[in-house]
Amino acid sequence: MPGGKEKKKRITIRDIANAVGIAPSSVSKALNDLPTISENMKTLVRAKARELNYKHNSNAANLRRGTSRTIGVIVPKINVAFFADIIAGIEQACFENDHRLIICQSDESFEREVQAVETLIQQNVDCVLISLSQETKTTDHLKEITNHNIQLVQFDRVDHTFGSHILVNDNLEASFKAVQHLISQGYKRIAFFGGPDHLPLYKERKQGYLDAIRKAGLTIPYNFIVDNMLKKEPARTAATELLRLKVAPDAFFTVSDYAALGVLKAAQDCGKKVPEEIGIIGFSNEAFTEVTSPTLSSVSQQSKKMGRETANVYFNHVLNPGADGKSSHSLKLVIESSIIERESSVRKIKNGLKKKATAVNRE
Amino acid sequence: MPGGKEKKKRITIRDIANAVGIAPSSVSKALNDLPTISENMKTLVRAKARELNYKHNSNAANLRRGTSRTIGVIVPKINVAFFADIIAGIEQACFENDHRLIICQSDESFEREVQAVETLIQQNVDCVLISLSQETKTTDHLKEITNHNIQLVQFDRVDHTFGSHILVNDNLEASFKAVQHLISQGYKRIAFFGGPDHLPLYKERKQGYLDAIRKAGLTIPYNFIVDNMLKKEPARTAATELLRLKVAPDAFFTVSDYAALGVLKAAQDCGKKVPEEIGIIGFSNEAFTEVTSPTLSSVSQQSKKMGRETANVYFNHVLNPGADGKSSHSLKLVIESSIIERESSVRKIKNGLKKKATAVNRE
DNA sequence: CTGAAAGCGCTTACAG
DNA sequence: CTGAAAGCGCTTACAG
Repeated sequence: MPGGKEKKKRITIRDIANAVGIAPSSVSKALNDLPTISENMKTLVRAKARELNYKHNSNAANLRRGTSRTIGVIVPKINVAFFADIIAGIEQACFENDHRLIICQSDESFEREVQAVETLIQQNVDCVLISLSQETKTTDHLKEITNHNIQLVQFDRVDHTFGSHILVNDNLEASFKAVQHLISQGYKRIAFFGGPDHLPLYKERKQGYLDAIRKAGLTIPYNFIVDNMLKKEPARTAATELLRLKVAPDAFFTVSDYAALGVLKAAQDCGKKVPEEIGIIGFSNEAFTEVTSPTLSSVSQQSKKMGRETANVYFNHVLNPGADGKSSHSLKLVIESSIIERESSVRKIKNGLKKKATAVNRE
Repeated sequence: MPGGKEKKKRITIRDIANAVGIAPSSVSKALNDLPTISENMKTLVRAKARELNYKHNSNAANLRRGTSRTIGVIVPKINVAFFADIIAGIEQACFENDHRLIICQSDESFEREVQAVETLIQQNVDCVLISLSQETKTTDHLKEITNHNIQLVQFDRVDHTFGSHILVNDNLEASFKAVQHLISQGYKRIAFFGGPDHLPLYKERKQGYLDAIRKAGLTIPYNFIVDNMLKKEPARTAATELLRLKVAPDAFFTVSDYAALGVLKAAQDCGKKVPEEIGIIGFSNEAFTEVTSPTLSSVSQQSKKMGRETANVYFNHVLNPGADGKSSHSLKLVIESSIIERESSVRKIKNGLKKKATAVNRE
C-alpha cells in the first residue's frame, strides 16, 4: 500500500447523514436521543455512527449550546492529600453527572489563582469550584466569575463576605468532639497544641477546644495552650517540657497529626505510657496515624465526601433547583468531621471493656 | 433600578470591532498579536477588550483551529500520592506551556478507562497521557486515540507492545541500587519481600534484587525470598518467622514501604536493633517513612518529575520536534529513582564515620 | 416524524 | 496594514 500521512478527516454528522440518506439535523437529534425521531431511525443512525467511528465534537456543541458541561476546580495544591481526596470526590460527582472536570492549581499564589480563573472563564466552564490560596485577600476575580454568569462554589478556604455557595468543615464542632472524647476517657488535664492563630481555621479549632473544656468545667493552666505547633519536632520539644512539670497534662489535643506524633515521641521519651498515662488525639487523619505504635487517634475531615458534596451543590441545587426543596441562594453547608478513635486515646475502661477503634473507610 | 435577571450577553470580537470601528477579523489578529497588525491598533484593541471585559471563547477558537491546546490525563486513582504527584507535575508543565489539563480517573476499571478515552476524544484534546488500570489487558482503546490523530504518551503502567511514547521507572535498576546500598553497609544475608509476581513492575524489582545478589556473590536461602508481601501485617508475620531462624536475615529489601514498616515492627518484636543488627529499605518513599523511629530508608520514584517529563514528551518532542534532536518516533524514557538513605539502613561505619541521610525534596 | 436554515464566536486564506 | 467571506461541527427554533 502507498505509505504517506494522509490526514484522516474527522467524521461528522454530515458524513453519517449522507451515509444513511437523511438530513444532518436529524442525525443530531437521533444521536441526542430526542423524542421527535423514530426509534427505527435512531438505531440506524447509531449503527452507522459506530461503523464510521464517529466522535461527537464537544467544542462545536458547546459553542452552539452556550454551555460546556464542564466544571473547573481551583485548589492550592493538587498533591496534598486533603485536596487530592477532594478532587477525587469532585471527579466522581462529575462522572456520575456526565460532566468534564478541568483542574487548576494556584500553588498558593494569588497571581496564579487569578490566571486560573481567567482560564476557566475562557474555557466556558459552567461552574467554578474554588478553595482560596493563602495569599488571596481580595475577591475581584471571584466577581469576574459570577459576572460571566458562571456558577461559583467555594469550599474549605472560603471568603465568607463574598456571596456564593460555601462548603466548610465543622472545625469548631470537630475540635469540641475530639476533646469530649478525651474527657469521656477520663482525661482531665488536657493540653492544646494549635496553629497560627490568625487563620480562622485554627482559631475555630482552638475555640472548639475551649468550649469543651469550659462545658466540662475543667481547669487548665494557661501554659497548656500553645500556638504554632503544627510540626513534629517543635511539638515534641514543647510536649517534653510540659510532661516534666510537677503537674503535667494527662492528654493532648493537637490540630495537626504531625504534632500528635511529636507528642507521642515526647511521651515515649519521658517513659509515659500511651494511652494509659497520656492520651493523644490529632487532626487530619493522615495516613501515618494508622501505622504508628500505638496508632494515633485523629479527626477525619472526610475530604472525599467534601469534594462530592461541593460538586453536588452545583448538580443538585443549581442545575436542578427545587429538586431538594432548598433555595439555591447562597447555600452554606457544613461537612461533619468524624472522630477516629485509635489506640492513643482509648483507655481500657475499668470494668474491662475496651472500646474498639472505629473502622475507617479511606477508600 | 428595575430588578430583573437580564442575561448579560457575552462580549465578542464583533463588539470590540464595533466599538473601535474596525473589522472583527482585525480584532482577532490584534488579540492574537499577529505581526500583520499595527502596534497602534493592537494597543487600541487591547484597551477596548479590557474595558468591555472581553473573554476569549476557547470553544469557538478550538472548533475553528481544530486544535484545543488541551491535554487529557487518565490515571487509575487521583488521590494516591504517586498519581497525585504525577498530576501535579503534569499540571506544572501544562501551565508553563499554556495548555489546559483535563483529568480522568479509571478507578482501576477497564470500562471506565475506555469511557475516559471516549470523553477525551470528544473533548478534542491534542494529547492523551495514560497510566493503565489494573484490569486493562487490551489496547483497542489506545488505538482509538491514535486513530483520531491524537498524540499518546503512556507512563508507569504501560503496554510495551503498543507503539507509543513511553515513560517508566527504572524498577530493576532502582532495586539493584537499593540492595547494593545494603551490601555497602555490610549486610550479607538480605531477604526480599516482593509483590504479586505476575505484574511486570514487581517482576522487575525482584530481578534487580537478584542481580545485585548475584553480582555480590552472596548466598541467599530460597526461603528468604517471599512474594505477595505488600502490606504491613503479613510482612510483620513473615519477617518474625525469618528472624527466628537459626541463620536469620540481617537485612530486608521490601518492594513496599508498608512491608518495610511491618519488618521494622517484627525486628522490634524480636528485640533486634535497627539498623545495627537488621537493615531495612522499602520502596515508594511514602510520607510515613520520615516519621517512624528509626526513620525508614526507601526508594523515591520522583513522581512529580515523572509527571513533568511525561507532559514534556508531548511539548518538547511532539509539538516542537527536532528542537532536541531526538526523533519523535516512539520514545522510551526511563525516570531514574533515587535511594533515600535514612536511619533504618545506615550503619555507623567502624571508623566512626556515619553517612548522613540524604536530604529529600518532597516539594 | 423529518428537513432547511440560521448561527454560536472565532480564525484564516485571500484580496486589496 | 486592514477587511470581506467562508467555514469549523454542531443544535435549535421553525416549517412541513
